[in-house]
Amino acid sequence: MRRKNLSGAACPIARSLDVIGDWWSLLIVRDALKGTTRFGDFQKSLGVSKNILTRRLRTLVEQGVLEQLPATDGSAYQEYRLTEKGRGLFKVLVALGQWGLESLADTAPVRMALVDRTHRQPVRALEVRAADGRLLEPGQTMMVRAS
Amino acid sequence: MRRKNLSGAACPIARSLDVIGDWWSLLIVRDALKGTTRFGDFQKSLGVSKNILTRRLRTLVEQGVLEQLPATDGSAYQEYRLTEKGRGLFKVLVALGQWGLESLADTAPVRMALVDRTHRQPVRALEVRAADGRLLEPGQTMMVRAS
DNA sequence: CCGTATCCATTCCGATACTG
DNA sequence: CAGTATCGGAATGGATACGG
Repeated sequence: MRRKNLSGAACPIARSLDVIGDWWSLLIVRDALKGTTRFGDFQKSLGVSKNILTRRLRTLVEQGVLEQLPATDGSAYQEYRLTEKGRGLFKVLVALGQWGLESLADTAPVRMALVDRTHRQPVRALEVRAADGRLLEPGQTMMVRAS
Repeated sequence: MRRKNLSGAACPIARSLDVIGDWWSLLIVRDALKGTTRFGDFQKSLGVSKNILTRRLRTLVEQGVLEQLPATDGSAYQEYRLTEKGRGLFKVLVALGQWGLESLADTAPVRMALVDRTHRQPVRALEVRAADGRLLEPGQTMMVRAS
């Protein structure tokens, strides 16, 4: 049987994972946020084979995360740009990056961190806050039916 | 050939995805944050088959996201509890949940949202801020070598 | 340079049956 | 209830060759 289709799941986390829970998708979005738009640039950056990249790009376009536009440089090719929906994944990637930086043993020779472009200072750690501004720990939250 | 092992990648996002980029892992962590600790409860909640659940739990334990403890209820079985490292994924899940709620068409009959437990008010949208407090858009950030 | 098509290996998942 | 063992099918990824 196929992997469960959870696009209709009540939990928004499950729905999100149904769209970008695949391994490559978020890395493509990461590069797109960095400004990458061209097929070959994605390929070089990710080191993924071309057919896989084609497939991933197509599904991301179908899901409305990316949009395909004629290249602005006059070439006959396409550009892949994030939609507003796709740019919404920025926070997800920041969260993933901060977790990786703080919680994962660094076997990497080089570590990268996200900084503010103008001052080159690290971005603040994300915070989960209540409507009244209190910092929330996991145990202080719960999922309920919305609307 | 195997999927690339990116545990040594420079980018912390890639390293994170190498650990929890799989589809089930974050759903297990989601339930664990909700307080689920028992094998059978995970299984009922996720609707995943038992052998898969066994495998996922084991790798999450190996990676230090969960820890296995003797059950406190006197039964002969195990409990699975989040480590500090695992609890760090809370923000990732909040980000995913907020994205799903705001950006994904809701075909679900029931929508769930994360609320503050005491006031039952929705949690604030996450914000990416610079060290000086400015709100940052994706284009105002960049990845650089950390230390 | 930008993709697509084909083929193959691997991984992953689900169903089922089984043990303690 | 809490797992393990085995099997088959599906999805995924990589290599390569090919066409626009």
